[in-house]
Amino acid sequence: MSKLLKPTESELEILSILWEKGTATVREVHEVVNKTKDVGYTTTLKLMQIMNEKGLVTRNETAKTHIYIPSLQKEKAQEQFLGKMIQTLFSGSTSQLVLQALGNHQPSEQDLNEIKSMIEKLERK
Amino acid sequence: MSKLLKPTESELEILSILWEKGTATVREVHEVVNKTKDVGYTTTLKLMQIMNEKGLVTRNETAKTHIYIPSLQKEKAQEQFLGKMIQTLFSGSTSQLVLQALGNHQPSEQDLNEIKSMIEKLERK
DNA sequence: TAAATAATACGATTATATTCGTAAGCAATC
DNA sequence: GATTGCTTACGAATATAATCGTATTATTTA
Repeated sequence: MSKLLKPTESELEILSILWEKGTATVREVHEVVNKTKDVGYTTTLKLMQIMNEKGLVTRNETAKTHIYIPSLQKEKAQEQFLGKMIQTLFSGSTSQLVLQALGNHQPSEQDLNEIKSMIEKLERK
Repeated sequence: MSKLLKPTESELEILSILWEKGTATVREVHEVVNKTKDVGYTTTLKLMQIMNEKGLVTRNETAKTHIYIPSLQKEKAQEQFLGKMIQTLFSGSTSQLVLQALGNHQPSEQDLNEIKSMIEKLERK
């Protein structure tokens, strides 16, 4: 069985870029990272190499410039962190988290409709 | 202006115990921590001392056995981590987070009702 | 009141994460 | 084919977090 992969903060940032782009080179990732953090190219490179060793990403090495592919699914990571967060910050209560999220980050009308239909779906079970 | 206090993982665990209990001694916190983690008493002590220095907790030192009080509000921490999570894991979309949470962690009938009335309240705005 | 028990303080060690410098390879171009 | 630029590899330094051992002080109790 494969061990639980828990990305660090920096790794998560890189993953989110890869999820967004699908695949990317180190340079492409670095360009995005560098917009918010002032950090050297080799730092991003090293991180992505480590992520490769850990199995968080894979890469296509046929060309000189490697192409990175996220291997941890976004949904898996969401589930993992969400679960942890509900546990430690919301006393295990999903509804508390939802209420807090809705209260602090006002969603659009359309978002609310989506959520409503989700609730209806759950109620039908 | 006071710096942003970002508790580490261990600190968050201790905070959640303090939030639950209101106030507690190192021994009391340690007893709970020790149920899930096999760690020495002085480790918990040291962590709580550091948290005191950082301002995450305060303590009443009048008696020999200090009494710790959380000073970071639970709601502040929730807000902080929730915001970060929505950003990096849900592409900034609150509704996605809510949908995911509802999907994976089936809430009770009563929870759903609370959420529904929250939505209604938001819609009235 | 002496011994045992329990608490704090604090330095030091270990573990983990992040950062960067430098070397070496490859490819385009001058 | 030498120079330049971009790439990877990799060791090492730095930063941060977590753990524990030991000394000291206070409190309880035998």
